[in-house]
Amino acid sequence: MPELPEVETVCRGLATALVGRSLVRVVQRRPDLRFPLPEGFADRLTGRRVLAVRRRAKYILVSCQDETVLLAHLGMSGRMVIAPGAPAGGPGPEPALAEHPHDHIVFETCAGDRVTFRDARRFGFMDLTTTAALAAHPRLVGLGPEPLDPAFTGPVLAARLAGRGTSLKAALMDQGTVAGLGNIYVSESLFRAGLSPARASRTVTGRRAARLAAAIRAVLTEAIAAGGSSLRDYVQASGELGYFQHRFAVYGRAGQACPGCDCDPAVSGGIVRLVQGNRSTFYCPRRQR
DNA sequence: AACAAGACCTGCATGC
DNA sequence: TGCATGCAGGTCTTGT
Repeated sequence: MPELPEVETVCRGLATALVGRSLVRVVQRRPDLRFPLPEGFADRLTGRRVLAVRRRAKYILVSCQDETVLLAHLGMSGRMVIAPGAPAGGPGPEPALAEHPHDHIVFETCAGDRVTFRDARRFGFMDLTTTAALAAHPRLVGLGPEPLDPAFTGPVLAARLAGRGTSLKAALMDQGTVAGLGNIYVSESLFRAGLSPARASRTVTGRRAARLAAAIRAVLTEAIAAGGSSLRDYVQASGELGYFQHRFAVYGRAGQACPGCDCDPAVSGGIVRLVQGNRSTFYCPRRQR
């Protein structure tokens, strides 16, 4: 599920539920996610007030009182299910702690709201650090620039792609090149920029790099807007993010007509799926060079 | 060193 | 219906 736009959307939802509230209860239902959780995970968060929720790359950073910072990654299938507390007028029946077999961590706030980390595949992970140590955290060191930062420009991107023999697709999937892109938005950005995923990274310079940087920014901004519009749904009972409401131009559309081509997909072949590094890439060979 | 492929884990859609 | 296969939004590790 989560690339940068989804993580951004999740962060906004979490901020609404958590910021200014204390975590009155934290329940850890298994010792590990993808990696072991740190010693005393629940105890180190319990009783602390949440000061801020923000995003870096695909990481969720929850800053708490006493310099404690929770760093969370959703992996492939991780979700944060937000369940509002009992309405004023008396507590209802105590809701089940875990509604789902893959509810691994539950955070309960002083307002009675619950945030449940649910992750079937368990590729997600969490760690605790401190405000002072955050910038040097091994998972954050080496991340590339934030693509929505005004400092992310064509020349900055070109510098990161320079001299590399790997494919443009693989280079963009590398979080050290640009932070936050994943399999879907790399395909979408390359389509928007008219660049082939198979082109060598080092060949993207000058105007091509500027076009790609602009395409990345535009695709991510639109996706966040789409996610943002479904934020209310997300906060509601199902806990599902309105992710698939976003329409993709090429991702998952092999054999279908390219939205930019007039040609008949039955004749031209339409959008092509190719496999790079064991991951699917979707592109239009006529519009993307 | 850079790069590609494999591993991690579960669920779901598809086809026999 | 049951079972095997392949695929899925990420990242770390291994092997060339």
